[in-house]
Amino acid sequence: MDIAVRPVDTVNMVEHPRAARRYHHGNLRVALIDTAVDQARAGGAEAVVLRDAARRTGVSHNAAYRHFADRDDLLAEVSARGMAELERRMRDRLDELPGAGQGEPTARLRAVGREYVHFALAEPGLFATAFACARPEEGAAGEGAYGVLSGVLDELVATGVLPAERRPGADVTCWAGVHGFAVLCLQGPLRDLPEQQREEQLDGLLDRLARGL
Amino acid sequence: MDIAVRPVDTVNMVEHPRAARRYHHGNLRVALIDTAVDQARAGGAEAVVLRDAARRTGVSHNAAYRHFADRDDLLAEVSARGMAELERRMRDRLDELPGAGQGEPTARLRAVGREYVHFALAEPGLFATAFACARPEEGAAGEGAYGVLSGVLDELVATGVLPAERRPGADVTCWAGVHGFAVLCLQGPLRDLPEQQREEQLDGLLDRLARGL
DNA sequence: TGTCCATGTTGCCGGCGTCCACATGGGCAG
DNA sequence: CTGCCCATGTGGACGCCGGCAACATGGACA
Repeated sequence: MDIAVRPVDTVNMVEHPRAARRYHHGNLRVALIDTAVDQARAGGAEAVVLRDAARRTGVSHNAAYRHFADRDDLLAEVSARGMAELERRMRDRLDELPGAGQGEPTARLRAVGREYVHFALAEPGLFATAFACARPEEGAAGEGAYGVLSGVLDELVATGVLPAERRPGADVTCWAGVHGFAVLCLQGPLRDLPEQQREEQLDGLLDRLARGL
Repeated sequence: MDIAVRPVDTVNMVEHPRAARRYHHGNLRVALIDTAVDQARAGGAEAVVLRDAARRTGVSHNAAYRHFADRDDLLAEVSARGMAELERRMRDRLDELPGAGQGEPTARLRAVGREYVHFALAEPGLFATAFACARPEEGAAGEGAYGVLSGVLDELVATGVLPAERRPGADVTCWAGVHGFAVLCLQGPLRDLPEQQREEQLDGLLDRLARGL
């Protein structure tokens, strides 16, 4: 129930005392997003179905329209959840490593890249939905999963591993590499690759990306 | 009408003399795929709608079921068309360049990569549909767009530009890089990048990919 | 205590994918 | 040339979906 991924919606959440059924749900918006996230996990964006989500949440269809303009609006929330979860896993992975600037600096870059792909493979539906949303979300610098990657590249510059003049564009290349690899594994020609070979290919990709920086 | 992209379906195409309406269409399968490709071009996979395709083709709904098991089956044909078109454009682009092994060898690699991205940006709906299909199509070596890329990398080995021991995995890295870049431009954080900056980023990506090989 | 409006409900519409029974007529056997 | 057959196309029906509109409920606040 208490999912780790959860943006601002939790604010103003009214925890009602009576757990029994009541006319006013009290927290329907968040509950619907939770259900929709489950749908997306199970079958990607196209599995997010308003009527079914309402049914599962124990509420009538149309109740959702008090909280979301339309299906795309709900989908956008699911997308945000997916993005947030991706970012969280990348940050968590980095936190497990020795602090920034010590140990092998490129190890942190490899770690975020690997975690990115692993998340996509572990949660294919949520990953796809995170990017399937057409809403132009705010891609502020330093924010989101993109920001995590950028931060690690900045560390590489700070520690002298990456020449500063090579920094511009490096984020796009790394991001494109791991994202493309993930997509190819999910729905492209690398779909049926056994796990071991996939890891080997991923290692090769990370090698080449690092070498090309 | 006579679209360049067209797989084996054209075989056994019966060109009837009377252009007027007739009970039996004579070439419905291909006509439906043509219409579905238009739909995909305009709005991606989710815009491929059986009833609407039949309507546009001047035939009743349900007629399609004589030629396709279900919607996914039609979608798979559209996907094949998209893949074939992508491959065709990449091959055409290579043919415009000096022959294999002469001139700058890496120029051919850059050319296919650039053409890959340009196709995705020029035909976003078709590109997305090409990869959105869940059907495990035969990814035989040397076939399809993947094969074009592989061929160019083989040329690099043959001309001594790329050490043979570095060849394994190089195709996956390059493919992932350009595919990821295309996807990020279509629906990711690079969506609203103006064309000039996009080309600069693409140049940077190709630089780094080549350097990392 | 009484009212109001945010929230949830029922009912409806058109559209879609898909199944079914039926209609048509081109091609082949005789 | 004639008549039958089955591949192909038609019309209708069902259940599901997204999305309106009108109505019901009851918590919050005066």
